[in-house]
Amino acid sequence: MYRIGELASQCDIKADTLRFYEKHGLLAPSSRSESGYRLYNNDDAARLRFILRAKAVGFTLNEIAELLSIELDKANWACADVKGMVDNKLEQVEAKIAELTQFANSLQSLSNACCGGPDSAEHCSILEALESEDKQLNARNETAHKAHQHG
Amino acid sequence: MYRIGELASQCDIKADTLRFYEKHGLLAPSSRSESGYRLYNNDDAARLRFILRAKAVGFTLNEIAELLSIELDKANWACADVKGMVDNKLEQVEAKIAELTQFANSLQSLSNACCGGPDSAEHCSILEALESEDKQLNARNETAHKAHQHG
DNA sequence: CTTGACCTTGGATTAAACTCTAAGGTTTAT
DNA sequence: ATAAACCTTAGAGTTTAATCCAAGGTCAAG
Repeated sequence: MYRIGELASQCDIKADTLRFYEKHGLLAPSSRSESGYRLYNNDDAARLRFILRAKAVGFTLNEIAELLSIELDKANWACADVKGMVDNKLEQVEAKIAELTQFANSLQSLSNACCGGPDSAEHCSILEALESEDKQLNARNETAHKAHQHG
Repeated sequence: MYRIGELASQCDIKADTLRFYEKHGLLAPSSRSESGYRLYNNDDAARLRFILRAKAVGFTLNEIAELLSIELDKANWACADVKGMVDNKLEQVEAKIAELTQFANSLQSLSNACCGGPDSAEHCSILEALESEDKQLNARNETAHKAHQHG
């Protein structure tokens, strides 16, 4: 039996987080001490580790709640259901990666176009690109030849 | 001179968004009609487009506010300052991409290990991996050979 | 002169996952 | 017996970027 602070430090999270998970139905201690302190047993700890592992692969707490409800009633769910959740999440993550990669490419183009010197930013290529339509912020990723003119 | 709805639809955003930007100091209309309607001129519109372009490359509104304050006072900033912001953002974006790539790899491993069939999830590899330490959720990305055993 | 589309304001709500505060009770060691 | 470390609760705050609401004013057309 662990008190909240013990379990928390064991798992490198805060006691607050554990209370938060409880409030949101993810994990309740299986008992309380006479004075009302939360007491977690090994099953509780295992459930917490399940939660943390699911978080580590990118599931949100809501999704983890769903996974936990499957965990507790495995017989009534199919592999297809579980795999569906994983594949779904994978798609979301890949979409986000694609978006961020776009950002990264545009930022790289901006950076490449700018001299980065101590001169006044009055003719800075980055600001100019943000000012006007035509200067494309596109993903050309010409990492090699940095401009050495002004900005 | 555009009223709020006009400028909004021109730029494919909502009037609410424009009021939000105003409240947060990003863009105020240069005048008001007698009856109090917001009136935006071409400079205002250009500023809005600056904001939207900066957003499109991944800057947050707070960061955009900073960029705008540089815009208005270019002479007192150096290219290095502007480029610094871009490079900084680029680092953040790349860090996020790295994290999400980790997620994607782990999710792919989980998915590969699961048969995805209509059978009961009682022995689902995905759930088992989340249950126990040793089943690694690591990024081995063996996309080719999907398991055909149970889950 | 009324209908409909548009505008005004301030404030509430959303999602996500905590994090912190205040005011107080419990345990443990000295 | 008292201080330090820990625990309890309810509730507010954080971040980001809107989005929605209510109650009401304005404007053009018919």
